[in-house]
Amino acid sequence: MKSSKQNSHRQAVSAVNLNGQKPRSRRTRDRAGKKQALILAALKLFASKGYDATTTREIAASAGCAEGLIHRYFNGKAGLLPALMEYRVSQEVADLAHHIPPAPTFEDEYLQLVNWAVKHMWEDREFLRVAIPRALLDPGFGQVLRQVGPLQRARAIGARLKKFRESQALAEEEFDALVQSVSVIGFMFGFMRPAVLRQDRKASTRMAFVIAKRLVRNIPSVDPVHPTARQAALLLS
Amino acid sequence: MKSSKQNSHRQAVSAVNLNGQKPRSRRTRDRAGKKQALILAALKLFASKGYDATTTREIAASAGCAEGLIHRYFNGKAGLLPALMEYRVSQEVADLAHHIPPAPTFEDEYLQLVNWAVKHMWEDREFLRVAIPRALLDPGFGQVLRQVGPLQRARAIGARLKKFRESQALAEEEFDALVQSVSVIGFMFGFMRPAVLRQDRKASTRMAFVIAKRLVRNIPSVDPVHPTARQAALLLS
Amino acid sequence: MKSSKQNSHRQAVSAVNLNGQKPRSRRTRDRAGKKQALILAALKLFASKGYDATTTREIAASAGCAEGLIHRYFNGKAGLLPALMEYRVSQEVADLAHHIPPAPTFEDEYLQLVNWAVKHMWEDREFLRVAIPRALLDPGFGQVLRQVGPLQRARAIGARLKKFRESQALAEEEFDALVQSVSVIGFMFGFMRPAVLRQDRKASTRMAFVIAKRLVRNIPSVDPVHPTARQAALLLS
Amino acid sequence: MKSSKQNSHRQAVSAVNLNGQKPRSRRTRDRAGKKQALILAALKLFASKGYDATTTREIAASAGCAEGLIHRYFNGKAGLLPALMEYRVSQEVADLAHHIPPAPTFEDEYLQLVNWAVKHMWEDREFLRVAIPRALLDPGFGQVLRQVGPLQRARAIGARLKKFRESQALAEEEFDALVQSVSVIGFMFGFMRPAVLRQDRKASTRMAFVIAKRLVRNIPSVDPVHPTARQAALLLS
DNA sequence: AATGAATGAGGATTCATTCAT
DNA sequence: GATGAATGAATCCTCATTCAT
Repeated sequence: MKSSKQNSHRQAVSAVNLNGQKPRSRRTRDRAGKKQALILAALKLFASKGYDATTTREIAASAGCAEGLIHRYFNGKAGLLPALMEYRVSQEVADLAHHIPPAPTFEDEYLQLVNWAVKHMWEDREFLRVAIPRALLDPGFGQVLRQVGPLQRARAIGARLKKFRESQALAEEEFDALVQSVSVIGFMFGFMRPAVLRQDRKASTRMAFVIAKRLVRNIPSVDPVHPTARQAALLLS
Repeated sequence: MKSSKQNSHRQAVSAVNLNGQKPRSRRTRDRAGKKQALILAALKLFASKGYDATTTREIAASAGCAEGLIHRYFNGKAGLLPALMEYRVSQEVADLAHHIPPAPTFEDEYLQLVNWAVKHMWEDREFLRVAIPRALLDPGFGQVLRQVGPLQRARAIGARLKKFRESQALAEEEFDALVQSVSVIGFMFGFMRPAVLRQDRKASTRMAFVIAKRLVRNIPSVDPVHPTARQAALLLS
Repeated sequence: MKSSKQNSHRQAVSAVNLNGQKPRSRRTRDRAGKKQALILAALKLFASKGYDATTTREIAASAGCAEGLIHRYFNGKAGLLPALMEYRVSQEVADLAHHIPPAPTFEDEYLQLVNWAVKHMWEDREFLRVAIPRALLDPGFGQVLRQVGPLQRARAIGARLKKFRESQALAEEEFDALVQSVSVIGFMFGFMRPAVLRQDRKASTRMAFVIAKRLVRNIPSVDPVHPTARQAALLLS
Repeated sequence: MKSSKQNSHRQAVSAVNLNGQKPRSRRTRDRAGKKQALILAALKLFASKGYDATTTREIAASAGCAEGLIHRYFNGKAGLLPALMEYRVSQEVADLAHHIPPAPTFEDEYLQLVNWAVKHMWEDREFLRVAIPRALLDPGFGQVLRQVGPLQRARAIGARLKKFRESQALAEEEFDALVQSVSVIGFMFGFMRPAVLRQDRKASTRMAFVIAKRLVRNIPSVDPVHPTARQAALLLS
């Protein structure tokens, strides 16, 4: 009768792990908790070793649950990536609004936004380490990433800066460029240079500030169309 | 491309060599040619599918030679990455010096350098697609990348801008920041936004220019003759 | 640089297998030989343990070659089944024609064909053990099996029996039925009863003969000389 | 060949129980009902996809109850097979006796038994689809199958035919062979050909009849030991 | 030297079984 | 008792690497 290949299966596992660290009441029913544990474990491992070099076994071990759950919950290893995105997005919500009180002047507001962006990108480096290689491989992922990253952030930043009267003195194009520059500076000096090119973080942060300073210098507060902006427009055409 | 026909083909070729035609250079040309073919094939495939998803078989097929050569010449798949780097560096040499004639003013020089950087990063996107994920995984690779990328470029750009007297009016820190900004803008608007986030390239290029323009505006000149700089300096004080 | 997950790979295997049985000059280039070894190993294992319970590792081990070859040569485990079919068909060729000399009378010919069929099915039991479960699962396979099995055999048997004048005395339907009965008896008493239901083979063979005898008894002959046929015909009317 | 794990999914079973039947025996009815539902679901699924390709989850879903019950009631997936057998046997009981009224002559009785066997095998095809592959793998199963199938049937058929005086004119061996031939013909033309080899069922049934007709032709009713049978015995020895 | 057939370690995934609820 | 979430052993397959030709 026997198919001979029948699973013989586990026979009582010692309740205590070898390092005695995780008591883990083997077999608990905590779907949400395990999902999150898997996501966090995946994020950490993908970020440090790369997606391909990370095995599902490692993820499960690191999350303290069974390998099979990755497949049950996320439809396999690949499903962890979208889940990672969603998780990140859900965390991001209103980060900016809550943490940064408005500044009195346009320049101050801009500078503190840049500062926040640089810090934020650094703090988000694990996610970026995972997301960027994915975006490089998958055009669709790139577009989604843009939606939830730069675009969403640009909206928030734009809203913060719009309130100042200087913003009316800027051509729309210039205003947009300034808004974008916040993310650009944040990404380059908060992530690329310190996290990818392994440059000194303090120096990067400082350089970000110097550049930001130059960018918001001399914004006229009255003249709605600045002659220099004009000139630039002409040159470009 | 196909391998099956190779044997007969090879024999035919060697037959031609019999009539006294530099049999020595033949060897080297073949070897060097195949190495290059492998590197180019690897670059293209790594860039489009990613390093891990590319098989050595594909690379060999695309290069039109045997899989074993990857191991003989580069010590395995992993060895293609440093080879790729070296190859790219050898191509990069003096690109800037040769292609960009000096501009008359600081501002023009800066703007044309930014313009060149944006274009250059876009043209180099295949290499970047391969290099960045590697740099994310391997700290050593990140540092090497920085040496041959931003650092080398910064030296060249710094040399170009140093000649103008405006550079003396800038604090060293500010001068450095401006130099770095060329690469930063080039990378973000020439590569990240169009190639990774799939944003419109023309719009990106334009925004790069707007930002660059703002950055070099109102550089205080040591020369009092320069009216605009003057004016700016006054306004600032 | 290392992807850490790189294959570390074999490091010298002892030239002598544990049981010292197969010296096997590790790594030989014998495509045809290995293909056949794999097919034979698969046939044996599928027949004894069933398709699903047989692992590709077992097959490779039994064939004395690498697991990967199953995938290279047959596109995976599933591909072994069609290969098995083809192999069997190529062996079957003209078995009947070569091995069975024609008999003098219709009855003798029929009986010796039945005898051959019973023996043949028994000898072919390994293949049938594999093929029948497949035909039960896959309608397409069932039809192909019919082509290469009963249909082909029926043609050969029909040709053998047609030569006798008794065949003209039989309605076409009856002739066909007799032809089919050869395979039917062969299958049931050569395979099903001894190999599946584990009944005594000698008894099965004997019963096959008794039944066959009854089936060809009293075939009306067009030739009035045949006394027994005559008598039978009279009795029947 | 693919297992094609399609989502079959439950569609609310046991809606029938709603028509107010003995609410007291609820417990027992539920248990017995679920056992039967599981057996029927397993039979259907095993028959259509094969034992191995059917998952316990599918069975439970199709039966409308929990996966765990398969283990509680049947000791796992493998336990469903014997349960299937028992269930089938309990259904089979006296099928023959009840449904087939006795015929007036030996020939008629034989022919109607053959006819019944052909029909019966076809109706029982789901069970046979499951049982035969099992018998091929497991010798013990083959023997049990023979007990509950051919052997039991042979007894009933033998009893039916024994009553006619022709049966005394036949050698025991011949009588046995005729009895067996009923099952043989039934199996081949009621199951193998239409259900496995996918041949036309009507044509198969007709051919069964033609063969059966030939087999019962000219049974002498007086002579206790037929000379031809004698001859056969000699030939075989 | 070059080739590509052969190798086999390693990984994602499936699914019978267990057991907390 | 019943349920189905959780478990992890076992398997097919891929593909970098080796090495006979």
